Amino acid sequence: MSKPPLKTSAKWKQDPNAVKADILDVATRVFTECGFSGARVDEIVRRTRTSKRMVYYYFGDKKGLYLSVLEAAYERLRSKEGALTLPDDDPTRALRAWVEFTFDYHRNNPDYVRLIAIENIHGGKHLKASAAIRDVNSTAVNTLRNICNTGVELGVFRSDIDPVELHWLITSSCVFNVTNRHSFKHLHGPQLFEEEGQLRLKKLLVRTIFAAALQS
Amino acid sequence: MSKPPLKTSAKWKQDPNAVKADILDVATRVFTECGFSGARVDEIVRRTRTSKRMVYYYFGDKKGLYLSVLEAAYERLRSKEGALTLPDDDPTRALRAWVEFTFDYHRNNPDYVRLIAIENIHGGKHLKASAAIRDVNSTAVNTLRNICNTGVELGVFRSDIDPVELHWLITSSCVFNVTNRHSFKHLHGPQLFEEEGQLRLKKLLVRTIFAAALQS
Amino acid sequence: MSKPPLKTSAKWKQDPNAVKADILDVATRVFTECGFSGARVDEIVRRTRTSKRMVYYYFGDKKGLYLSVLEAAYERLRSKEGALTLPDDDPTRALRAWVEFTFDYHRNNPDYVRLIAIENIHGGKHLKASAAIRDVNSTAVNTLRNICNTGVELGVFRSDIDPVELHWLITSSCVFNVTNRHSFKHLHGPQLFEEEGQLRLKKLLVRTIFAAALQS
Amino acid sequence: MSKPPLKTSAKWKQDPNAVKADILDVATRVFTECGFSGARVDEIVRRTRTSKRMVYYYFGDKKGLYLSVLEAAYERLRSKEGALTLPDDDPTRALRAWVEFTFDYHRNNPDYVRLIAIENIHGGKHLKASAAIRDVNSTAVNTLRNICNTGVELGVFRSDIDPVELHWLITSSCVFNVTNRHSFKHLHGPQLFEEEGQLRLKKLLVRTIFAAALQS
DNA sequence: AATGAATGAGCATTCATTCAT
DNA sequence: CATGAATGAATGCTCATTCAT
Repeated sequence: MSKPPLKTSAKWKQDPNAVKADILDVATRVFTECGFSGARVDEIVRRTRTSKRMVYYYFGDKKGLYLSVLEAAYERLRSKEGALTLPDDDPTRALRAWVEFTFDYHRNNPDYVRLIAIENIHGGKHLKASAAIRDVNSTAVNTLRNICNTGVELGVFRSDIDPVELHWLITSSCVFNVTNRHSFKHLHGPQLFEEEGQLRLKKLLVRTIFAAALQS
Repeated sequence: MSKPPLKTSAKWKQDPNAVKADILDVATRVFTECGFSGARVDEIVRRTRTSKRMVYYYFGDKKGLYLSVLEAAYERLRSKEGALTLPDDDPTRALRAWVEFTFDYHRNNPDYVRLIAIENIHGGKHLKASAAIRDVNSTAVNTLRNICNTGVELGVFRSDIDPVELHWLITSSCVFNVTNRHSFKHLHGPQLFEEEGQLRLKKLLVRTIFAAALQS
Repeated sequence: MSKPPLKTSAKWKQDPNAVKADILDVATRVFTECGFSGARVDEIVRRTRTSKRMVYYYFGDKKGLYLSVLEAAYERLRSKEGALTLPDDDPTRALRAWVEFTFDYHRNNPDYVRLIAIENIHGGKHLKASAAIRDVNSTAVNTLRNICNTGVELGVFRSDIDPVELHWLITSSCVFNVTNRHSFKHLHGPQLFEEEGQLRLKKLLVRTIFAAALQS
Repeated sequence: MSKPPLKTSAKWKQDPNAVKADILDVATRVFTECGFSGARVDEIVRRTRTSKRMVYYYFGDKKGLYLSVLEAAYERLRSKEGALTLPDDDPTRALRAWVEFTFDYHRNNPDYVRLIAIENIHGGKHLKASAAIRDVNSTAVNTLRNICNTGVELGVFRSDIDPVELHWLITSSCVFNVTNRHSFKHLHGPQLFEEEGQLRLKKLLVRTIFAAALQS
């Protein structure tokens, strides 16, 4: 019930950034576990090394905290996407790499996916409220657009392919693979979500996207 | 000591089924709009022609109500799936019909999709608690299995196709198309979710699934 | 959760007295287990072979039911006391018999004792409300008065003995022996409330009352 | 969107102990007046200088509050018993003093007695749940044991006297004198519970206990 | 920057009781 | 006599938030 005393001076050196990061980290977990309304500010604070006052000091209110959590998650993806280097001259290899990266990123960052799911349940209202997220132009679609352009130019991709639609197709499976894991497992067994199953699904997805994008 | 007599409304002519259906109907909307924790029993009751007491009379508690909502949604899908007749001898046409049905059903019944999304956010714990849902064997996978068997026999489908994986592939796009509508629109514009865009996506999905399942 | 169908015609033959007795019997147990406010009408009905409507039909309301339970308990004691025959000419033997009867009756009818305890917690307001109980003149004190008169006349009892005070002395131990059983056991062990311990306490009480009443 | 600022009363100068004591004090009265289930948290709060929220802040829930009330009552008795000094070398005087103290303490602290009565109606379950009360070793029985030992040694007490049984005998009258006041008055008149009557009962009890414990 | 104490509004739930058939 | 359906007024409890120090 009781927390260990705050060895503030020692551990945190009153470092605002560390405090904020701690709160954000915990809040991300709690929000993804319980949803926005289900998450309790007290619970978040309890798992934190800080006090409730700090949450309100740094993030204003619950909504603000949630928004920051959301923005941080977007930012992490954007940074990862930016760090990815794809071959300029081989659209087929580039597409495969992109699909695999997307699949893996979603799989390895379920928090991100669940946050977006929570956002969508609430009609995306926080999303709209976030200036930071509004200005994120989609690296994903831009990347796909480049790949498609080159692919069509080289004659290896279908000419009617649309990067946004392709993004929709790729992302849907990668997102569903995380969000609906529980219900899918419940109805059709856990095999597909174990290591081997996931590799097969990734392969299936690559093959499918190829079939959709490449000239037959 | 004495209390004022109870107001007799006689609105319902003592029709329990109508009362239950009314509650269930409203609750479905409220839960899908707000999530489980976000939904307020008071709000549900307010939109109902009944009193709060009746909610507890018929459904026990908020969780029980939510469970009934979930079960009813599953049941509606199952009934629609059961009513669908597909050609036995033409797996290609059957597959197209099935994909289109699945796409349309999800699109036209966003409540169902959102309920499953909410369920997944809460780890599917209500799902597991429901005896009714536990016993639902998947019509979808059975249907796909039949189609695949015939398709492979006739030599028009790839022989390595797995019905559960195919179901994963189909469903993921149909579900994502509803659940992530808000965030997708926010980042890539609304066009794909207007009538014309949706038709194109459906076509794209059919074409993609064909590419994945059929012999090339 | 569900009750077996009411085989009314068969089992109860729609016998009002049997229905009332059934309700009273169950209500006695529930009230003594939970107190007045703690007892739930629904719980009483559930344990009954009848419906809720019948409770209100026969007893008016919860208070009325409780009152009837209380009156029935008093009546049972009165009837037992009336059936007791004591020697007219041997006040010492009569007193011993009376103390032992009182001790045993309380011990064997904890429901009665607990109902009085509950009544006292609520300030005895139901007691005052009951015409039936108001008119019960105390058999106990009358009996003791007779015994004392004879005892004093015969010179075996102290002349300053008062029957009401003697009643207070006897009853206090007999009542406490039931009402405070739980807390006493909790602090001093269960031995005194097992068969042998109870016999020793009864003996102790008789000896003590004798010491108080008899000439030394 | 914005909420009105909180009204700052500053009534308590942030003194948690005063707040807790206030709540405990009022709760003791309400519980003894109405029993556990009959007591309303709202009613307790109403008589308090605090808000309902603070009751839950400090005591967790209604049961926790009740437990604290119970523990505080036990503690008060224990402290009074501890403060009592009895002659070491005169067991007769010591016994008289002890009986009179016990009689008076119960009479002057009906809340304590009623709380124990309420506890017993509920089967002593809170009692068992309280670590604090579990560890209270009975001062009463220890005191009586010392008195008895000396008395037997000096040859003024019966050698077969048992301190726990003696405690049972003494306490039963002292407790009954408070708990069953209402029902006793209702049947046998109020005289015994007025000042003079109480003094006579106390005398009677002392005389009776002497008769039970002393050599005849 | 940091913390325990305090708050008001609201939330899920329960209860004795009565109606309609 | 009998029963399931219905009701209004509470009742215990929780939540995000702010104050005092």
